[in-house]
Amino acid sequence: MEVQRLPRREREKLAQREEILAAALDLFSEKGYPNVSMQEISEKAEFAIGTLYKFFRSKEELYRALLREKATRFHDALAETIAAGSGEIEKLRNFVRVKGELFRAHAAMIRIYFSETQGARHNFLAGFDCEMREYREDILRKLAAVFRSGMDGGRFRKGRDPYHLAIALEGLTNAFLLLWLENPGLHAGLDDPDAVLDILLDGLTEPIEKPEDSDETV
Amino acid sequence: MEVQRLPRREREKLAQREEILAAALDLFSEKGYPNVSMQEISEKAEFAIGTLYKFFRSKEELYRALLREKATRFHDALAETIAAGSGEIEKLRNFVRVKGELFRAHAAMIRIYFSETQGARHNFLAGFDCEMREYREDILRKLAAVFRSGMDGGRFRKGRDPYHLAIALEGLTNAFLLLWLENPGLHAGLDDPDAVLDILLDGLTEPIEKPEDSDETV
Amino acid sequence: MEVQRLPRREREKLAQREEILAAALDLFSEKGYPNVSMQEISEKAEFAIGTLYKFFRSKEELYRALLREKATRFHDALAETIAAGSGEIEKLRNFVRVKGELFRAHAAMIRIYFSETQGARHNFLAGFDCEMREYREDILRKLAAVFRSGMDGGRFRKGRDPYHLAIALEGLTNAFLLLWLENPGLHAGLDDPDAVLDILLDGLTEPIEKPEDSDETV
Amino acid sequence: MEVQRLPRREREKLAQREEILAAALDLFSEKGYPNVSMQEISEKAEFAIGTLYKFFRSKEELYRALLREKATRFHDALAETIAAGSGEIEKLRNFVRVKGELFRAHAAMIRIYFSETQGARHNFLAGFDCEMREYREDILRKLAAVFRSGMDGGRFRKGRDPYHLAIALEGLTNAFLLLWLENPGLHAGLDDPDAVLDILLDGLTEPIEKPEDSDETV
DNA sequence: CATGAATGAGTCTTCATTCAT
DNA sequence: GATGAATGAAGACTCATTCAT
Repeated sequence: MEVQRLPRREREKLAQREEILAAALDLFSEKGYPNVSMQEISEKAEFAIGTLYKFFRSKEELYRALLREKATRFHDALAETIAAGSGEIEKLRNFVRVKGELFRAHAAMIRIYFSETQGARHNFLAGFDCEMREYREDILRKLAAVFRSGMDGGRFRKGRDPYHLAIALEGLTNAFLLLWLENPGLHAGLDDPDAVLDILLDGLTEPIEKPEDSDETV
Repeated sequence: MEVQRLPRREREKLAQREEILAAALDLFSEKGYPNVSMQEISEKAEFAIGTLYKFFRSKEELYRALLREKATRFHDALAETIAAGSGEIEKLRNFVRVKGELFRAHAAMIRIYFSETQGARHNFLAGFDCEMREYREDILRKLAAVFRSGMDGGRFRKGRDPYHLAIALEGLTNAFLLLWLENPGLHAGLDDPDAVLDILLDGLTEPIEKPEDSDETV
Repeated sequence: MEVQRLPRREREKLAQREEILAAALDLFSEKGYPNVSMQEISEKAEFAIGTLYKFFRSKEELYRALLREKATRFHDALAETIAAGSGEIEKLRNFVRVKGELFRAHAAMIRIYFSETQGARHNFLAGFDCEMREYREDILRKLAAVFRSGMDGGRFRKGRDPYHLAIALEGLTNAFLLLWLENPGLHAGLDDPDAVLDILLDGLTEPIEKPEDSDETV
Repeated sequence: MEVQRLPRREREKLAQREEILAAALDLFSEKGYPNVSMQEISEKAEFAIGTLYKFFRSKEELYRALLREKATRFHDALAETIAAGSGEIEKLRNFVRVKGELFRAHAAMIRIYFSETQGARHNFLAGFDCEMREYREDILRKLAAVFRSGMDGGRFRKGRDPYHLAIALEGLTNAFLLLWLENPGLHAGLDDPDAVLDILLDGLTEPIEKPEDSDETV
């Protein structure tokens, strides 16, 4: 009995923490960090303000925790995806598909993520910011390795810097997914992962296989 | 005399307005909108707070004005660039080059622009946001037209949706330029406009002309 | 068994109460009443917060209890000391010595005592304050009685109000002891109880006996 | 005209500052620093909260300013008094009288002063505290010098450490004045400055001159 | 009975905005 | 017309106290 009791407490704690984070995510995503008050979060999460401070030392820490946890999860999912696929093309296709799924499933979070990483350095993420940038660069390195491996194996045309190709893929997918984020529902065609990737692969692979692909695009 | 006096007044007014906007741009870009007080802006611009309110009804409107004017200027510059070039390739090359120059020359503004347009819808840009989105889509449409024209003329391989290619180019350039924004100085290779564009053109144009290009890229 | 059990319980209760008070004393003395939280006290005393409230209805009452008990103890010790000595001089010498010992042994408490009784009436001691003042006046009256008896017996010179002399002795001893409280260790000469008292006795007793006394002073 | 205008502004500023300090003094003295809110001060002073912060960066700084200014004024007044008198006895009599007048005229301030200097070190006066202690020691040194001079000139009996006598006088006067502070009106006899001093002088000066003095006492 | 998680009133402080000069 | 002093609403955070377990 005593053995179970502690875990239950722990489990409840964790559940509460998650509820607070969920409420905060919604609000931050919708209104932006500075426009959300602890009051609001406490009301949405249905906890007293003091309770919020039991879990997070400050509003900022709450925000950081939100970002950090999600970022870690995203990064791990993407890294695993890249590692799992067999063959460069499959790795890349899986990457684009999973990244799209993550965007869709966590639109609120992605919105925050972008407002923190794109452009505005301020956002007070000094230092912690580094962590997220590190994640990003890790993914870029992993993608670059895939491109390089494809080139070394003769499956991708040579001539482009693999790291640049990784950046290109990153930008490409972001562009399409942000568009979808703005108008979910519309641009149905955009979220065909293969079509997005093929724009890049067109220049990397033999033109012979193109005709077949072109049927599925658009 | 009276005829001339008013125009001078007007000119002075406009100059003051510009000074205020310039001071605000620096501060917003460096510290982020919520972390900048009207007090600060007034001090940097060397005007009394009350004077700021003569020009802008609120802090928010000042911010909006800042964004609007720059966005308009950027959009016009890009639209003209696309229109001016002769031939699709040249149009695209010019576009990428000018966009890069704009980023470099207006890094402060671009930082704000991205934090407002990427992801976080909040940033209280309701409605006004539309204007910027309109600009963006206008550019996308113009780029799409270029791609379409290239396909129609047989200069670009068919098979991809021209609008998708426009989005791809947008994302590609943003990715490289944001990287440069984060580490100005580094990634010297990145800011070779042609190299960036070629990643996309690789898949669109005949492989025959590639070998020549590939020499210049990294 | 039941007969013994309750007393033991009682004894335990009392011991707990003392532990709480001891922890509170340390903290209040070190950081001041408003800067100590019930949380801290509960941690230092190793009891749950709720338990603290079993013994004391509020933080304030805990504080009052602390003061009251110590004040009672101090008052009783001093009153007994005055009563015990034989002869006015001995009574006064003993009083000064014991007061000094109490200061040294309960520096923490004395600090609180002074911050409550000197000057700042606020300290929310309305009404309760009276009790401490009563103690103080009781000592003053007892000291005054000693001075009066000395005068009546011709052992002290007449001409001063005995109650005023009591106040003077109170002030004198406080001044020296506070000084010691601020720099324990320093002012070693100060804590010679007889020297302190003699400053007052100089004017009360025959100059004939002075020469002998003056040898021991300083 | 312009010459006068700025001074008026300055004068108004200073007057406001004084009003704020006066309101704060009353409240702090009555309720104690932690029990007074900026809200209260702003209401009592009839200024908006924000205005208070124009003058003082924080509640603490407001408090410090209050203490510092008064303490400086008190110290200077006492130091001058000691310096001004001719002859040791006159210097001491003047000192006791002026100290009494200061107590009476600034009872509120004195209450705060004592709660900050007596016993409780906490009161967050770290470092600044030093300033007040320095003032106190300066007065003690000056008084000690008077006693020493009296001894050297043969006007005071030798045998006591002059510095100890200074401490004794300090304690003596504080004791009487604190008593008066508690019961203003009562103890009318107490505030006869000469009577207080004579308790000490009794032991220092020739008994011959006592009989005359003793008439005025009590 | 002891516990300590939960509560939320109340605190200090900031800053957009106004308006008398 | 320009100024900047004054305003006070609103926000982050603390902590004494309660009460379900």
